[in-house]
Amino acid sequence: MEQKAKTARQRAREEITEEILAAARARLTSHGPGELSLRAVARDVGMVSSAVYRYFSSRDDLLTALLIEGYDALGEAVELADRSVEDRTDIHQRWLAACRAIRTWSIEHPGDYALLYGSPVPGYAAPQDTVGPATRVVIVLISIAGDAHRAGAASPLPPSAAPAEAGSTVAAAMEFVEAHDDLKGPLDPEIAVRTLMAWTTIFGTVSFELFGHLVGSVSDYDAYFDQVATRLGSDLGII
Amino acid sequence: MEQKAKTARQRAREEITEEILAAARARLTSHGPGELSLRAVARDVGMVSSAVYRYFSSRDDLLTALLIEGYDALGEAVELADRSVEDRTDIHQRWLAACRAIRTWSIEHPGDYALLYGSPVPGYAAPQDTVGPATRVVIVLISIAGDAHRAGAASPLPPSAAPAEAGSTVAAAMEFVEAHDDLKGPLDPEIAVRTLMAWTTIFGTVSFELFGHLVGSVSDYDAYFDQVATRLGSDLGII
DNA sequence: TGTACATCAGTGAACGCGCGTTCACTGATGTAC
DNA sequence: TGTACATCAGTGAACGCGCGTTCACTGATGTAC
Repeated sequence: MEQKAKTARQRAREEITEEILAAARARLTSHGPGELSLRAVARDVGMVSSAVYRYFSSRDDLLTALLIEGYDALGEAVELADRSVEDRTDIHQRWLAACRAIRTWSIEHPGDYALLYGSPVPGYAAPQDTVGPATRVVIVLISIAGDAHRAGAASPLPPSAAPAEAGSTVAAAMEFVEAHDDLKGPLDPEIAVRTLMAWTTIFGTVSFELFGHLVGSVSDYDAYFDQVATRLGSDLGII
Repeated sequence: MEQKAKTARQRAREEITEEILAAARARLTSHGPGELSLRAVARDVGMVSSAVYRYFSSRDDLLTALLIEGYDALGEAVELADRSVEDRTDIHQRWLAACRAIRTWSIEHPGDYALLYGSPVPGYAAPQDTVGPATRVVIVLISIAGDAHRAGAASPLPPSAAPAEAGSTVAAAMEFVEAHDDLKGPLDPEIAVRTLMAWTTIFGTVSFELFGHLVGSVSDYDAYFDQVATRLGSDLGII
């Protein structure tokens, strides 16, 4: 049941939906998620606030769309950065490119970043639709680590004082990997823990940088981030 | 110029200031920083909103007081956890105790945590008074690492593929350590980078747990956190 | 190709709400003599 | 110890603001015959 030609109305609807989302994202970048209101977005787009309800049934609907767009944009940037490394066996470059892409996108979109990875918006619970896009970034990291280890990289060893077996705590992650077609699982439990840790550290570093917690500690953010990324790859045993 | 006896007014003022802060913190815990308003706090405390202005000259003043109280409470919890390990040479226990204290306090005070480490409150910039209390946690981590290395722990080596010399990127942190009397510096640059990384990872892990990013990846949060903390200590070369 | 009706986008006014802050006031507490 | 005045805490009304959402409406676009 495909439609042959779009009517003017349909085309206009799509364009204006995009315009609203673009205005919302611009506002996100310039003012942050706390000041993102449906009325402000309507004003920016040049329509009356009630007109937005023709396109999004509520403010939460608009938020959900932004969340999905944001996760997708970040995910795509990171996937692209990984894919741009021509020599697929050059794990070092792939890892560094992916890590840097996370930080670069985040710094360029601080408002989106705060929406995605900052404190949850009060009174709003992200629906299920957002989890797919949200996993794109970590999937890139997992697949780089997986490629490295399939190519013969040594698995990291748990520290001698390790408290429990790693497998059970990250069971959910390992099941996810096995269920995911693109990732040719299974995942070694220690690699799973280390990849989650690396993922967490990267976003922790970006959050600390953007939210001002590194002021007075770090003198050169670019170089510091590269050092962090390199050490994470090294701890993972892949570079 | 010490006052001999407090007048009833003075005593009342101190008590009511405490009551207001307590109400604000309770609201922070039950509703989060986004819904913390001066009027709501006044309501909780049983006074009219304008009366709060006798105690705090603006909403931002109240926020600042909460920020300082929060950093101090967290810092004290972590210091206490470290100090409670009787055998000061048992670096493993001290490290684990400090890391766990960060997570425990944060989980018990999710609203305070979001205020301290979540996205910045729109339109509010934390004043200089907050930076002292804010450093208490990382000072504990640095001093544990320092004690370990002074006792002979091997310094971590930078990965062979390390991009730049660590020293210059974390120069600010190293100056801070040298200027701080309790920390018997100087700090090895590689240890400085690794300690900052560990600090970042701990808070990154707590943020991801509290903000829901580990759903679907981690099955046992307590055990996972301990695994992370152990690996961080191991990467630092101290356990 | 032309007409009659249905669908849809956008308007403008209104709703009730909570917010931070100001201000003139009342009544209690503190201080100087 | 008692009185007169100054200081301070808390009240209640008001300000202007922006918010999300609803609703009856106008006028343009689309569809069926």
